[in-house]
Amino acid sequence: MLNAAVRLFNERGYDATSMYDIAVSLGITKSSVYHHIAGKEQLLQMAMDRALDGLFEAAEDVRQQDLPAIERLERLIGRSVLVLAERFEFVTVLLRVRGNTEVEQHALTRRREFDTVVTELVKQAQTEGDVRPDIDPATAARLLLGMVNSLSEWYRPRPGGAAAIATAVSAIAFEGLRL
Amino acid sequence: MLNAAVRLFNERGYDATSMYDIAVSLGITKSSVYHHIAGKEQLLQMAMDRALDGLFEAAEDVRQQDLPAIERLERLIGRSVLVLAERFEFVTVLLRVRGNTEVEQHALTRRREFDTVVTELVKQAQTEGDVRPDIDPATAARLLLGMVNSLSEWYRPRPGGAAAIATAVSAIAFEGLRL
DNA sequence: TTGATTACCGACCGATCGTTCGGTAGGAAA
DNA sequence: TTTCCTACCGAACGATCGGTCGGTAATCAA
Repeated sequence: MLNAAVRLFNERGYDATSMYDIAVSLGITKSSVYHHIAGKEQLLQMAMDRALDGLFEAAEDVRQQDLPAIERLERLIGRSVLVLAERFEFVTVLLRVRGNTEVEQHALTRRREFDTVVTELVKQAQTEGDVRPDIDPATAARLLLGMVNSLSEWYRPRPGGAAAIATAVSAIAFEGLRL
Repeated sequence: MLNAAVRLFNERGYDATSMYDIAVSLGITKSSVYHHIAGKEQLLQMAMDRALDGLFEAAEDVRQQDLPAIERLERLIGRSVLVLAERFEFVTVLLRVRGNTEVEQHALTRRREFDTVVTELVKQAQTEGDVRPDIDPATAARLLLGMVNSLSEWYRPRPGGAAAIATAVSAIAFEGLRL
């Protein structure tokens, strides 16, 4: 049911998806939907949590590794690509919320926390002399995540596709496009 | 008036912005708004056109330059950053549409055309031996544009800020983050 | 056989939406 | 003065929305 709702959210947008649409896609009526969930916003909440939990899991795994900051950064970026691929529909929902309600604002706060983790890794890698010092760490982090998050707009799940894209992201972000 | 509407679209989302909201922000009534425009969707249309026209102008300018493909690619990416900064609110509106109506779908089609222009530049630069051959051109183009487009989610207009970010994008995308 | 639980439904509610319409005030043109 | 145009308004329209409520059919343990 969450899957059906999230699919519709991504097709038409959260606001443009009615409870009726969700009910029809499940072959039941609108009132039956309310037997299973408390309301529309709960579906949004569950979807966003699923995405955020995946990202913070990756951040925690990487944090525990005893490696230079740039290696941890590269791994976290790679893991983020994989999370985005595995939980594709959920992350897409997350990346679209505007903070209109409290639930959405809480999700935005958690997203910002994740951004901070990446920013700190860039900063540390800079201190360790592995990252070019002429770039603002916060800007670099946002551009990196921008690259990763853009997947939600064009990635279509294919077997093995995620790994290939993770490689491409790593190559461009850390070695550059130019030969 | 277009500016007021677009600002609200970006604050709350297009669907969540009512004609009443727009009217209040202009100090007039809802019915007065309809004296100036045909409907809500026209505002969306105008905003998206403003963004797309800027991008295609940049593409056309770059196309006419007699330079290696990689140089043209780098300039187009840089110009795109500047367009996004100059027409920030309009591009942000554009990047959020989901294709729910015909107007939105037409905008998505134009966006895809722009993607193709970038993809062709990457491909050509690869042929000319200036871009690493191990990356799919379409994927590279999407990642590049993903980086650029992510500005709509965190960039806040500041004097000279756009140029600094264009430099950062260029540095990361073409030379890589690693020293 | 009873009683409780689960899954579901149709009808309805209040609110909000985009849009329309008839009308008015004021300034410019004739 | 009359006529026209522009900008604006209040009231209302039909449609759609998220959500509620009373009730039903089926299942299963006691």
